[in-house]
Amino acid sequence: MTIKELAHICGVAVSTASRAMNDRTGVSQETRARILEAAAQHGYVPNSSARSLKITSTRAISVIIQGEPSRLLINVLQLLEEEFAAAGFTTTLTHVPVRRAHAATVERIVREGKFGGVVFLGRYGDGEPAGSSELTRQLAEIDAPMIFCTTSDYSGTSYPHSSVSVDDYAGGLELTNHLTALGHRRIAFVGGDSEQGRGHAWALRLAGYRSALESKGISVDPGLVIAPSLPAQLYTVENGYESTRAWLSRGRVDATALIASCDAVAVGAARALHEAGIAVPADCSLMGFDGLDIGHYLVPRLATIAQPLSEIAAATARVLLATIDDPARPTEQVRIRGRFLPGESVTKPHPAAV
Amino acid sequence: MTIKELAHICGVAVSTASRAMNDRTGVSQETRARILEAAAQHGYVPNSSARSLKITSTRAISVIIQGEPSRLLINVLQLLEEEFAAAGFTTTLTHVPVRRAHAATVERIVREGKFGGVVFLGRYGDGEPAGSSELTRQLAEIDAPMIFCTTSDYSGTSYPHSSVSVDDYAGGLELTNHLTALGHRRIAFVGGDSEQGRGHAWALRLAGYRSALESKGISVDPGLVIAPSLPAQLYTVENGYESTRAWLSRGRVDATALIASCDAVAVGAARALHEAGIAVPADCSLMGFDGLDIGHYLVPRLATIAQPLSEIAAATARVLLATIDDPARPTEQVRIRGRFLPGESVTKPHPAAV
DNA sequence: CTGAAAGCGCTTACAG
DNA sequence: CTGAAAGCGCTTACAG
Repeated sequence: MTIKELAHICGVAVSTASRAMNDRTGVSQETRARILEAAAQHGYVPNSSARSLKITSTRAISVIIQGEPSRLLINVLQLLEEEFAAAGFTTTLTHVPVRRAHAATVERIVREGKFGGVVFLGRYGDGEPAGSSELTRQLAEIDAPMIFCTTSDYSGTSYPHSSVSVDDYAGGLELTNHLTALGHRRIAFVGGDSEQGRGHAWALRLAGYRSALESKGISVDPGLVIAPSLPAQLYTVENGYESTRAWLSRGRVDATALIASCDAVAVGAARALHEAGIAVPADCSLMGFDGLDIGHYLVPRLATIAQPLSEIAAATARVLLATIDDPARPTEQVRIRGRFLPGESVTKPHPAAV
Repeated sequence: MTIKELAHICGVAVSTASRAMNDRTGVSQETRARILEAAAQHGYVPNSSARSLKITSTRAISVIIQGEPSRLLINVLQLLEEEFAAAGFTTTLTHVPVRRAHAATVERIVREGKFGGVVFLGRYGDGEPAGSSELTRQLAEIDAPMIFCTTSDYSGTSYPHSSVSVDDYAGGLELTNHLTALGHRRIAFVGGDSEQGRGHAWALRLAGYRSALESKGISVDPGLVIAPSLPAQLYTVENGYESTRAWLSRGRVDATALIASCDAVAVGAARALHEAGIAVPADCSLMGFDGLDIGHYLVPRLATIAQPLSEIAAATARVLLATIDDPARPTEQVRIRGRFLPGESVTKPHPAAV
C-alpha cells in the first residue's frame, strides 16, 4: 500500500495524508485521526527509499565497523544507538571487510549523502598510524561530520577529526603502577610490538607501561615486550595464547607479572602460562584491559581496567551531533579515564619467577 | 553529483549514463568507457534511495537480530553475509530491541518490500514457543520469503517457515551420553527451566539430556534441573553464575557433573562452583555447548559441542534463496549435527560429589 | 547504439 | 485546513 492508496481510501489528497503521517501541522484533528486509523488498519508503511530521496537533512548516522566486531565494540554500538535515538537520529551499521578497499567504501557511504554524520567504530584502515594513514588523508578531503570512537591518536600530532576513547595511556600506566607497588620489577607486556603501532590502543597501553616503569627507575627490558604472533588478529584469545607460548618457548625470562594488551589476550596468555606449568597468580600475576564481563567470572578473576563504555558512547554522540549542528566546530579529542577493577589474578611477586 | 550531471559532462543522455553505470547492454564500448572514467574521476556514487525506489526485485536480504547479539550470532552473521554476497545479494542488519514491539518492526521491514528475503537470526519474539507464538502467527500472514537461523522448533508441530539450526537435541543427548559412559549418574543441567521453553535451544538440549538419562534407566531428578536466575538473559555468563550459585545454596545434591545450556553459562557455573569450593573436574565435571573459541583456552579447557556455523550459514542461504526463486517451495527444517569437542573439564565421577 | 519521457513513492512549497 | 503540482535521482520500456 502506498500513500496514494491511503489518501484515496480516506478521500483526501496525498499531501494531506503525508502531513498526517508525519505529524505535521496543517491538518484538522479529525482528518488526521481518520488517516492514522486507516493507515494502522491497512498496515500502511511509508517507503523509506522514497522518503529519504526527498528529505534533505537526513537525521541518520552511519556507524562503520571494520572487520569482525569484538564484544566490546558491540556493546558500544548498542549504547551509541541509544544515544542517537534519544536525539532523534537513526543509526545504520555498515560492516566493512578488512581486506576490501576500505577508503573507497567509506567514501561511497559519505558521498551518498544519506547520513548526517559518520562514526568510525574501532580500528580502521590497515592498522597504520591513525594520524598519518592514507585513509585519514582521504577522509580529510570529504566534507562530512565524522568521529572516531574507541580509536585514538595519542601522538598528539594534528588530527583532522574528532575522536573519543578510553585513556589507554593512563590505563597502561595505572596497571603497571599497581604491579610495581606490589613489588614487581620484571613485568612483561604481551600483545603489542614496539614498532609501527602508533595510534593503536595497545601501543598507547604499552607506552603507559613504559612510562610507569621508567618513572620508577626500572629500565624496560625489550625481552619482556612480547610481539604478537598473530598480528592480523591482535585483540584475540588466540593471539594471546600463541604470542605467550612463543615467548615462553624462548627460555627463562624471570618475569613475575604479565600485562596483556586486552582481556581476551589475557585469557589466551593465562592458558599458555598454565600449559608451561606457571600458576596465575602464584608464579606470575596477570593484568587485562577492557573490563569484559567474562573476566569477572574467570578463575582467577581477572584484574583489569574497565572501559567506561556509556561515557564513551555519550561523548561520541555529543561531539558528533554538535559537529552536525555546526560544521565549523573545531575537532575535539576526548580521552576518558577507565576504572581499575581488582582481581585474583594479581598478587605479590613470587621469588622464583617465570 | 547526480547521474544527470554525469551525463551532462559526458555529453550523453541520462539513460545512457545509467546503462553504462549498471553494466547493461546497449552502450558502445567507447561511450561506456568514457562515462565510467568520468564517474571515477568525479567520484560519482549513485543514490541508493533513488535506485531502490525504481528497482523491482531487490537483491537484498534483511537479517533481523533481536536483543544484544551474542558472539555466536555475530560469527553466523559474518558467514551469512559472505554466503549471500556470493549469490549477489546485499545483507542489511536490523537490530530490534527486546523491549519494543517486535512484530510491528518486523512487519514494517517486510512490508516495505525493500528486501527479497528475511533472515531471523537468533531468538525472536518474547521467548515463547517458536511454533505457537503470536509473532509466528502474524509472520505467517506476511507474504515474503523468510527463514529462521539458529532457532528451531523441535516439537515438530506444523511450522510455517523454514529454519536452520544445530541439532540441539542430538547435542544434549551426546553430551549426556559421554557423561554416563564415564560412570556419571547424578548429572545436573543449568540454564534451563522445564516449563514454557518449547522451541528454545536450551529446551531442546535439555530434552536431549532427559532422553539420554531415560534411555540409560536413570530417572531425571527435578532437583538437578536448575532454573535460570536471570530468565531475561538466558545465555549469559551472569545467568550461569547466578543460577548455579542459587542452586548450590539450596544444599547438597550429590551431582557429579553439570551440563550448561551453553558455553557462556558454563563459564559462570564454573565460577560459582569454584566459590563453593567445588573443583572442576575433580569434584564435578562440566560440559558446555556452542564451541566458542574462548572455551578452548580456559583452564580447564571446556568440553562442549561445537556448532557447525559455516554449514548453518550455508544452509540458511541455500534454503532462503531457493524460496525467493520459488515462493511456492515447501518449507524446510534443517538440523545439523554439532561436533563434540573433548576438554579437560570432564573426568570420571568423584565418589564424594557436590 | 542513443535519447526523451514516464514514473517509482514520497515531501514540500505554493495556491486556494 | 486542504489540494494540485513539482521534483528528489534513478531505471526502463518505447521510439528512433
